[in-house]
Amino acid sequence: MSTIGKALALLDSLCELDRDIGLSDLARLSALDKATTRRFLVELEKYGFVEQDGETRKYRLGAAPVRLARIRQARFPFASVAAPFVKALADAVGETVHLSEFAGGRLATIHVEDSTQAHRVIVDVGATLPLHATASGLAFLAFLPKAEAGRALARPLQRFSPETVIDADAVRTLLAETAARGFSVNRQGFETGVISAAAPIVAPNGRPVGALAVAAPIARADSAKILDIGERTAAAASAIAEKYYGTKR
Amino acid sequence: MSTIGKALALLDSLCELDRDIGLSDLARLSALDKATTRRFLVELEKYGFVEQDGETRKYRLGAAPVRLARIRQARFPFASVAAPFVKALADAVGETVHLSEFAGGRLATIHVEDSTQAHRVIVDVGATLPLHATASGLAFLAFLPKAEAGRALARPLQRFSPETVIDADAVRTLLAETAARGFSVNRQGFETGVISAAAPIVAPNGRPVGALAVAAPIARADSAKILDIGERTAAAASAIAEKYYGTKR
DNA sequence: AATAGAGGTTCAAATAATGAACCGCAAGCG
DNA sequence: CGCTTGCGGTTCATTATTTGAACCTCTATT
Repeated sequence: MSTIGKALALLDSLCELDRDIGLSDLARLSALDKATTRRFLVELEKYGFVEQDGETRKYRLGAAPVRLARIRQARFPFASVAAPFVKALADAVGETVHLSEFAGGRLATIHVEDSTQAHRVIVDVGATLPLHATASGLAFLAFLPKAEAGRALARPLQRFSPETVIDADAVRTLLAETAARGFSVNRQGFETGVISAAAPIVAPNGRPVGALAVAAPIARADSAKILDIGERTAAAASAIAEKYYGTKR
Repeated sequence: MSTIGKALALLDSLCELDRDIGLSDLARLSALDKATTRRFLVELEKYGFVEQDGETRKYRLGAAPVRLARIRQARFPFASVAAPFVKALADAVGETVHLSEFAGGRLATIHVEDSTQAHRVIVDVGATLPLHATASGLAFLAFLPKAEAGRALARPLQRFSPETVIDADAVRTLLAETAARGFSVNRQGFETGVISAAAPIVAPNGRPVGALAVAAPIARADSAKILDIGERTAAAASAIAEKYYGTKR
């Protein structure tokens, strides 16, 4: 593995924490030598990707990504173009809606509109969505070329709840249904008690770039309800693609 | 220079462009071998920091920083905490106001509130502000320990306009004035026709972490006006620090 | 006073980065 | 058309960087 890959993997480890971390702990966590970890951190800090607390000497994610993100979003305002649609969908269905984008081999949440109801599903911005175990992931995979989707199902699939579908062929069946229907449904496969429906955001070249999903407490969404939500989600997803890519396509 | 540093520098080069760029061009621009450039790009792409256009084969900044930025901002909501103060200041003075943060050895704009007037100064989000030639940079330097400020003035200072102060000692005089007054003023030093006033955002440990600045067309801001703006900017900057760091300090 | 573990550093050994030369392809041109 | 130019991308012997066990120093705990 290249040095760059190792350094970026280290940065990823750092992101998964929601608190600062010491050198030794981080070295253990990322399975790198302490000296190597330190060299990487120093280098990453020079560029602002990592920040060291002056007092505790612990490390955390730096501010540089904020700058890069602004530059990226000035050119590709995916989240800001989508935001009003996400909000409208959240208002319409009364449940938590989240938008994810595929980048760096992972589908990650980039925008969340919380349900206004007291009993609601909480989704963290920045969280990674497993492709086989979330409605967003299924929606994304279902619209990817078969070969590429297969690659995501090649490794053993991780279980997240008792209901997680971890058999690759069973997932393929779900993908076929999703492709036919235009949206995916995931019943408690990621978190017990949560049901989701999601639809992909598809670029003009036919590739999905992300997904729009609604997550509801299972008590509030029977089969008919979730199908209705799915339809609305699919409509909102294509509205986002239309707006973002211009009316063409 | 380490491989990581080279790769991140390459990423920086990529950021400075506002359009996609081909492999050969980018290699020339970043003074790396073509093969090396490609290896770096492939590695960066794996992690989503770089994106290659499937049709043109050109490269651009990827979406991964957006995810990292969200994670960072969930923990340190500097921009979102500051936003209302920036807006209030913009409304009060009727000019463009921008907020910058220091990270990775550069002061970069992270939020802008445009003036509502037709004739206004445009500031790009994500842009890097030279420390010696902008009001923001002077405000930042003035509140940094002398030794560190000195380091920023050690190299030859770049000229951006006929009025740019490029003599280190002259800059030091400006810094002393700024420290005494609590805000900096920059008269056309960065862009001809633009006058700015800025104040640092200072952390509880005494270190400046960024700056708040107002930029106005010089025709609209005489000496008295700019001093008034400076006072308001300094007040807003300390209000931001107070809010962001809690009432302590 | 002794111990454990933290952050950080060193230098010979091991490994990964490097870049000149190469390929195949497409566009521009006489 | 055939030739040239420059593109994106690849190869592999050479070279320079990365690596990590052992080390140091400092602080907190016992």
